[in-house]
Amino acid sequence: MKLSNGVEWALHCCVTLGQSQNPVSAARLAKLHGIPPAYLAKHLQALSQAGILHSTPGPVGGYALTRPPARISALDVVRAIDGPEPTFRCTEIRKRGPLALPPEECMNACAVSRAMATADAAWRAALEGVTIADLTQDIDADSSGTAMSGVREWLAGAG
Amino acid sequence: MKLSNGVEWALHCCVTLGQSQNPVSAARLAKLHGIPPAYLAKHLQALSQAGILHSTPGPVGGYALTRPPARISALDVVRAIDGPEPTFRCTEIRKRGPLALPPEECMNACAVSRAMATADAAWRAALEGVTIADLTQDIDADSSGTAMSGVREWLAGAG
DNA sequence: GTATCTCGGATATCTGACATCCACGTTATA
DNA sequence: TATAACGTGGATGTCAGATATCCGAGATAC
Ligand code: SF4
Ligand code: SF4
Repeated sequence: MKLSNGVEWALHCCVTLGQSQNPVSAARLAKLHGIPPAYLAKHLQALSQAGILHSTPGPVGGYALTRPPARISALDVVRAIDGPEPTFRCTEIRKRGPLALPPEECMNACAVSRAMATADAAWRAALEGVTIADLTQDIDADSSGTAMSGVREWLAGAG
Repeated sequence: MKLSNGVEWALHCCVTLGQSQNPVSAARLAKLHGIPPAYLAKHLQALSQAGILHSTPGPVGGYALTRPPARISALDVVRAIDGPEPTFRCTEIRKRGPLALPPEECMNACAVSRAMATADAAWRAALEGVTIADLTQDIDADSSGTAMSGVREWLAGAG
């Protein structure tokens, strides 16, 4: 029951990309965050396939957001990195053992699955209500308005 | 981001134990559900240490609930089996890289951690609102009132 | 046209979950 | 008291998935 730590990197990369008008390469994003470049590339590919990022090859290529940050929710990023599978997957043990139910009584999800699905929906709803723009604003406020300007400055410089 | 499947077994065992006045041994619980006995014993021990089950050694021993089913929430079981750790754990990458923040700005949790913690709280709240008694009632209703009577009959018999 | 920079998928390693077993202490029964 | 049944805790093996890395295909600037 642990979330892939790649989610944290992906969220930070989305916030960073929201501050840049030009594409940023995976290598520079990795250097900015101090994380292994080869592994970050893997996650950026997942974001690209999910339609959150747009990749441009070539010497001045890199990644850029496809939508404004206010249109990207944290749930989009989590789903792209961690996969769309629900946290709880029923093993159907009600069909096993001496009291196995007949298949005609297993058509719909059982009570346990329903309860877990409800909790999962609540989790996703909370994540869907937070956008990259919200995170950007909060991070900037936490740093008294210096974080994002620092990022923009670093992106403009050589790195 | 996947929940241990032992949670499913533990929930079913709690529902089953709610139907019995006498302790039930781990071997019989495993046979009833058709799952590996040696592994189920491990999870039952976790439930026992969490204070959800009370174990009685000896020839007629076994496990029994310490509280009425209405007083045991699904969250209690999940926490006992899967651990109390939150789903998201910050790697503190804001302290790494060329734009590392000074430690005095990292005293409180960042925006990303707060958003994840909020979603996690929503998930736990949904799970806390469901009790073993609720699950028992729903499962019985799904089977048109035959499931729990079948369980009681099987527990009374030889197995 | 070519050199270079980038993404993309394929590959290797490593952790933690899954599953099992056994020796031990405890308890009810004969 | 002797015995059988049961939970407890640790040690062990196995395996899927996360972690981490590499090199080739393709596009762009010069
Ligand atoms: S009760 Fe639900 S979770 Fe349990 S085995 Fe049946 S379908 Fe799966
Ligand atoms: S912004 Fe939050 S999640 Fe990201 S590195 Fe900082 S403390 Fe961790």
